[in-house]
Amino acid sequence: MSLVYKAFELLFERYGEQYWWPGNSAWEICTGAVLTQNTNWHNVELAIRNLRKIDALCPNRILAMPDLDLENAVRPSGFFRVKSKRLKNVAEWWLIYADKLHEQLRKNTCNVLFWRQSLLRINGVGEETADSILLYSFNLPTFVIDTYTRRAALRHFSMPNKCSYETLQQFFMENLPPDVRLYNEYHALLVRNAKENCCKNSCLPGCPLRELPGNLRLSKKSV
DNA sequence: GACCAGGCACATC
DNA sequence: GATGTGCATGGT
Repeated sequence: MSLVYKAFELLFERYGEQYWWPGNSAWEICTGAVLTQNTNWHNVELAIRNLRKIDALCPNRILAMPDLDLENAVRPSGFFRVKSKRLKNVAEWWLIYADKLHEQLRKNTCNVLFWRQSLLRINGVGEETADSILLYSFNLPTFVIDTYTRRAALRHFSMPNKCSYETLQQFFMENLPPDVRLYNEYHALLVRNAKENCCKNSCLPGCPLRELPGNLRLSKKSV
């Protein structure tokens, strides 16, 4: 069993299932993926609540809305001018491609890399956002690398400091079976653990990943 | 008042 | 290619 999978087991044992990503529809999850950029989830929830209030949790409504109204709705999530534009860009993409993607999902003929590239062409969608949409909105097997995943990889799997997104993603995917449920849960667990048992520079004594073999150096250093 | 939070695009060197 | 900067709110 890989160290990476062992870490998952430790986290799952401690925290159990995380039920990510919160959202009542694929589009709502996608909305959250854009709004959460460099923002904590609480503020995203405030913005999504605003969108729900005005019945704007669908791409058609987003595109039909005046910019100012959309900006006001997403304001609590910060960067509201940028994010309202990005949301419209993603809504346009959604109206063009989401049906085709869903059809391929039904036929089991989806090429994850093709759709990843397609999302990355949207202005406002980078690698993390694209992967979050693919994994959490469409249940496609791609591993999400965010600040917390990166920190955990450096801290517990001895990945080099200046690792590219691609390198980190490959590392996780090469050391795990290609399982959507696992990718989904693992990312959620890393975030949960980071919030509860880690700080920016080290993990705290309660971090379950301290039990990983080969973590003696880390334990000594940060106790 | 400073710092942080589930990034990204663009300018500059 | 690497680095810096703007975008902005709400909670601690």
